[in-house]
Formats: sequence, structure tokens, C-alpha cells
Amino acid sequence: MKIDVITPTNPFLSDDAGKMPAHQMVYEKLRVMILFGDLAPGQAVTIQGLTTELGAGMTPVREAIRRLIAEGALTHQGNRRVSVALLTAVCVDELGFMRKTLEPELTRRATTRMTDAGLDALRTSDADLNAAITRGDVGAYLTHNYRFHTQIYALAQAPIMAATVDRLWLRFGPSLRVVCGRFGTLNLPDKHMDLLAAFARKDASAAAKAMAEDVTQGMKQIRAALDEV
Amino acid sequence: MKIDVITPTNPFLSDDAGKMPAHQMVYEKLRVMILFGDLAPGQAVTIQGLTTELGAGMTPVREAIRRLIAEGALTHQGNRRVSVALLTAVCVDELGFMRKTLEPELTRRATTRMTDAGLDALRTSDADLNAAITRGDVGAYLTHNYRFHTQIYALAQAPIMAATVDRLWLRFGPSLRVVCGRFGTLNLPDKHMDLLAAFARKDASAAAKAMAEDVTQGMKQIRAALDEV
DNA sequence: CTTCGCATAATTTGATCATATTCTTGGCGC
DNA sequence: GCGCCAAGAATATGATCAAATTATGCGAAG
Repeated sequence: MKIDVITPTNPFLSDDAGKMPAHQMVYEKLRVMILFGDLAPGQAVTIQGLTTELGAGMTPVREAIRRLIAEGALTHQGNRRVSVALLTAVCVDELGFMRKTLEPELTRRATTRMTDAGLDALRTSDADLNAAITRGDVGAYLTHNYRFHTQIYALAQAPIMAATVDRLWLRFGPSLRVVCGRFGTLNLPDKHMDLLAAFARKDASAAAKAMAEDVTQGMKQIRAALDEV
Repeated sequence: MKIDVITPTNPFLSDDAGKMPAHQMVYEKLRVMILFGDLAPGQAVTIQGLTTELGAGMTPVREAIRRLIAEGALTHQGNRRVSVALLTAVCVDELGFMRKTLEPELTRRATTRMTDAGLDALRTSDADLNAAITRGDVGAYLTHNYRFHTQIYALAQAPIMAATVDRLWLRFGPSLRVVCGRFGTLNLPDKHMDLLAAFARKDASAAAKAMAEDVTQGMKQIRAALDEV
């Protein structure tokens, strides 16, 4: 059921489904479901539930779950039960430190490697993002915000760091929907304008600074939303 | 065959094997084989080879491989073949940056949470490490060096960061054996004495500085060893 | 007559599935 | 309240299908 909601609109699910192994497909679908809050933090995930829901066999589902556990998106809940990872205060602390050190560095590298096409794509994503904000469309906001950041990581050409930061998004991503629920999409300031301007004039340190501020803002909101509960 | 060599002596394989799922066992064995160079970088890894070698079924082996791919220790070699990840120059660059930012922070946190028992354990590991160096025992050096560092990560009580750094070890760990082959164990200086002293007097910034220097030294040697080839 | 190249066959390996087994858990009786 | 039993879910196995690589053999050119 949930699949029907996210599959057609979500840009992070590959279109050429025919040539992809089933476990890859299951992994990507599950990843998107976790990342954008279709599965709530703490929610139990069962193998047999996914086999029926996604129409896949047992082995591909098991592999996808294993993979997401390794990435920290899912956690072993003691006695061989699996659930979506919860975000504790100390985790937010760690995530904040890691994001504030890694993302500016990725931004710095992306600045020196920035192309016209890349900058155009970023501007498009930011425009889509702002449109989603004024529309109050939480789902679109989350996907376009994620897309904006991942495009920067891709431009940095630093695969290990990019993969690491991507894993961090799997940790706090689910909570972003909670943040939107608390504050609404209209109160979500970002530093994307500063970032784009810095990219345009190839000012790596200004870009890194803008990204650091963007990250700080975002994590502060997540912390505030979690404290409220 | 290789299992017989590493199983009895290696302290990173759990002893209470009876209560552990098969996929976990396979994962740990494979992880150790990769981390300490029993499997060379670039070497192909086949599912059916592991099922016969480890005496496990197909599904557990597949899950372990999936997990190690997610952690970056193994890589998809194009046409659904899997091999041990290779270390390129740009990877060393990334790994160096990440280690130099994350490990000092972990060290800082470990300093404030340091216990007498923890410090004793670290001193023991360092003594074992030095004994291995003078003995010229490469395998023991690698395991004790890894143990020394992971003990610090555990003390930091920062699970996400510790897991991230652990994944980084899976990337450069296999190459440490190459470094030893080039330089021998006698030419492996470290900053462990400074670290232990800083831990003893709870000097977090001195400990972080010592760790940063240790990391810098280590990565420099890896880079030199890779350049030689 | 030998050798190179290409096409096809065979083997190896990965992917998936159906099934059996083991473990946890929740309910029921004592 | 405690322990036992049944249901359900996860783990593990082996078989089966599909893909890819390697081996093989035939023909043509030198």
C-alpha cells in the first residue's frame, strides 16, 4: 500500500527496474520508505510483512534488511526483531559533529569541481524545494532537500565520505518529517542561497561556511523537535 | 584452510560460537580475514567458495557479503562478481581526512570517560603490540594495534562515530600488512606512549593531538607503501 | 600443415525460491 | 502467579533458474 504512494512520485527509485536484481530493488524501496518517514522511527519491520508488501522473495528481503542494519537505518531489537532506528539525544550529538566536519569538506571539494551543469541542477533542486515549502508539501520538501544535498556530495567526487554522510541521513532523515510536523514547512530556513552564490564564484571557504551553518540550523531544529516530545 | 590459521589465535572472533547465528559467524570470520590481510586487496570472493570453506549455507554467506559490501570492505566488481576493495590514492586521501577529524574527537570523548580498568586494558594492548613488534610478528602487531584503537573507540561511547571509523579500518586495514612487508615491523613508530600519558592525566586535548599524529603517521606510511608499487 | 579467430557448448557462479527447523512469544490451564 | 503449549516469525538449507566466463571445436588464412 505504501509503495503505491511513493513509487510513482519519488525520484530516488530507479526507473529501469527490469535489469536490477530483486534485492537491490527491495533495498532502494525500503531505503526511501525509511528516509522520508513512510516508516516511523521505532516501527517494527518484519521479513514476511515485506515479502507480501513488496511482492519479493524472502532472500532478497533478508539481504536488504541486513544491508540497512549495517548502514544503521535499521537496528536489531534484541531478540531477532528488527525496527527502524530511533534517534536519541546522544545520537543527535554525534550526527551533528560528523555532519559539521564532513559536509563542509564535501562542499569544499564540490566547489573546486563544480560544473555549469551541476550548478544548474542545484538551482533547479533549490527552486523545487522552495516551491514545495510555499506549497506546504512536506514530502516534496524532504525529497528535494535530500536531492539538493546528495547532488553536492556527488560533485565532490569523494565516494567514501559521500557514502558516510549518506548513511548519516538515514539516521536523522526519518526525524525531519517530525520536524516539519512541529514547525511546518514555512519555518525552515536554509543557507542554500549563500551556498549557490559561493558555488557560482568558486569560493570554497564561503561555500563550506554556508554548509556548516545549514547543517547547524538543521540539527538544531531536529534537537528542538525531539526535546518537545 | 585459512580459518584454521586465524581462528584459534585471533581475539576478534567470539568464543561462544554456539549461540550465534550463522550469518553473524560468517560475517565476523570474513571481516577478520579481510581486515588482517588474509584476503588480499583485489582478490575475488565467491559465495560458493565461502560456503565450502566455512561450512555454512548459501544464505548466511550471502548476507555476510551484502553486509561487508555495505561497509565498503567488499566491492561489486561490475558483473555481479565481488572482490576485496582496492585502495586508490584518492581513497587514501579521503580516509586520511576522515580519520584525522573523527579519531581525535573519539579520543577526546574517551579521555573524559576513561576508567582505570580501561586504561589498564589499553596499557596491556600496547605492551602486547610492542612485544609483537620486537618479535617481528606481523599478524600479532596488526591485531593488537587494531585492538588498541577499538578499545579507545569503545570508551568514547559514541556508537555512530565508532562504527564509522571501524568501517574506515576495513578500507585501509588490508594495506597495513603491505606496509609491514615494505618497512618491517621495527620501523613502525606510534604515538601510543603520548596517548597513554594524556589519558592518565585526563588531558583531552593532548590525547586528541597524540591521536591525530598517530593517524597522520600511519596514513603517511600507507601512502608511501602504495606509491612504491 | 599450422595457427588464429569466432561461434558455440559446458562449467562455474550468482539470484531466487520453497521448505524445514529453531526460537520467541503470547495465551491458556493449573 | 507460574509453567506449558501452540502460533508465528526468523534462520538456515538445498534445489532450481539464469547469467557469465571459460573451454572447445570448426573453418579459413598464411
